[in-house]
Amino acid sequence: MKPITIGRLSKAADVKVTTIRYYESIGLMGAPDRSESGQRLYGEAAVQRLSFIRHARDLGFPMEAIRDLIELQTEPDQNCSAVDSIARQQLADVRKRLNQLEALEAELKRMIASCEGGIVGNCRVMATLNDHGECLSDSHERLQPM
Amino acid sequence: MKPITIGRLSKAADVKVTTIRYYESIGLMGAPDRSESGQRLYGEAAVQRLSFIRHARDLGFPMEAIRDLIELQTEPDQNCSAVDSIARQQLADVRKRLNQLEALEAELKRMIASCEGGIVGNCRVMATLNDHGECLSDSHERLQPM
DNA sequence: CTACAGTCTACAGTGGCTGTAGAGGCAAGC
DNA sequence: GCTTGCCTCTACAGCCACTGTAGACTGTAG
Repeated sequence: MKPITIGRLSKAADVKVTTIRYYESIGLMGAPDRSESGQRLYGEAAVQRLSFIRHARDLGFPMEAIRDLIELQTEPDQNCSAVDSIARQQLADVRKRLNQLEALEAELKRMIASCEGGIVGNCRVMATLNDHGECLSDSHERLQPM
Repeated sequence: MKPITIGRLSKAADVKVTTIRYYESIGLMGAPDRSESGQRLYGEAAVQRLSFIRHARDLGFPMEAIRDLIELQTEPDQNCSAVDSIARQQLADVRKRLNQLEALEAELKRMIASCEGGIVGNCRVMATLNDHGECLSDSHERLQPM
């Protein structure tokens, strides 16, 4: 049961050292014990927690959701419907973004297909960008960052 | 041919006033003439340019690409293959993100489907987040912001 | 004249980290 | 013991593409 340094934790969970310290600073990871010289020393639980965070991030969960999930983890006797609902929300978000991206893809394809070479002044791609009507602003939301 | 204030330009191109000033600050929009009292006064060309930028942003083009496209617009006699290639690059990026999101969607669906209710301590969703193997880190890239 | 909307500048804040500087810590080889 | 070379520490700036805020000035409709 020997303690783990931040570098080892970083490798174990595949999260950068700086990111671990960042997570600590925003309270996502608790402050660990320190060695005499002030170095962070973690236990197995930290590896678990950090891996959990990383997996959730990989699945695109927003920080807030992850915070909630961690909160829920500390009360394992509760009904898991809250967990389910967070996951469903995330799925809904992903689907929404998928739809936006699909619309984008179609539009880009159309645009590119319409180009027949030639000079910039006559380029259909340029024309589309210039004259593009409201066909995308129907769904009036900008693509969200992930 | 009367000049347009920033507010009207904002409405005309559906871009926020602050964003217009931001675009000016990063050189995406040229500095316009000013009234005696210092207010920005735009012409029709600015509406065109700003709409162009907005449409390109809507299609997810990165700022750098938009900069290049604007550059190309100033030389309408050139071959438009450069334009085409920027658009194709963008399409490729969109497709890549689509693939990532689809993988995410599948994973989330699987995770949610495996949950049969009950308590957090036994929740399959939580378990998946905890034990999740390398099935997503195969594609070893974090989802990109847009 | 009085509201009130529009505009101005300058700067801080957002999220989720990443990068940098400069200093100190630790284990392995000589 | 001593050096080498990586690891860790703190604190702070920077990234992108904006958004928000504060406080002052301008323009216009009633």
